[in-house]
Amino acid sequence: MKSEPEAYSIDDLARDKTAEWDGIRNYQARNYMRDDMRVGDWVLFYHSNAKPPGVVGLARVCKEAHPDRSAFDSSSKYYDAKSDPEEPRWLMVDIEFVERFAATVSLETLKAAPELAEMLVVQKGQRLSVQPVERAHFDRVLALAGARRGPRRGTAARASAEARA
DNA sequence: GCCAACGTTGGC
DNA sequence: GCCAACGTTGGC
Repeated sequence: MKSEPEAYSIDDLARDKTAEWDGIRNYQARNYMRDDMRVGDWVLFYHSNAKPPGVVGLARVCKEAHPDRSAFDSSSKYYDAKSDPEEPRWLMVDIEFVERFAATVSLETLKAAPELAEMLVVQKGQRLSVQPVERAHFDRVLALAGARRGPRRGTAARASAEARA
């Protein structure tokens, strides 16, 4: 999952412990949250528009997709007049903080890793703020990060689904 | 700040 | 249903 640190950073999540992932206004990203993200799934937290951009930490899904109320709030920058409260168009998941990496695994580093050549986030034109991550890629990023936590080796690959890229 | 890539909108 | 115009994303 991507976020501009100026808007909401991994440090903000560390402070808040959990966060509602509001403001997603892209159907494909919404569908990933709705259809593929389940409680307990691991999440790579990525800082976009950062110096450098890259994966900065780990989180987990702690609440499955539910209506994004900001779409109904006319004072919110995420307001969407077309989202009917009776049939919410936009959803969000909640995530909980797990770990901030000692150092950012930069986009440059991701691009330089042969094993990550197929990872979505390194593909040209890939702008989705919520995107699925293959288990092998996920594990590789954790290794590059020197992460202390993460899905256990050998457990089901349900692991998630989401990395932010 | 630039701009390529991409999604959405709306006229026709 | 096409497609031009426009807005956003996000690396650089």
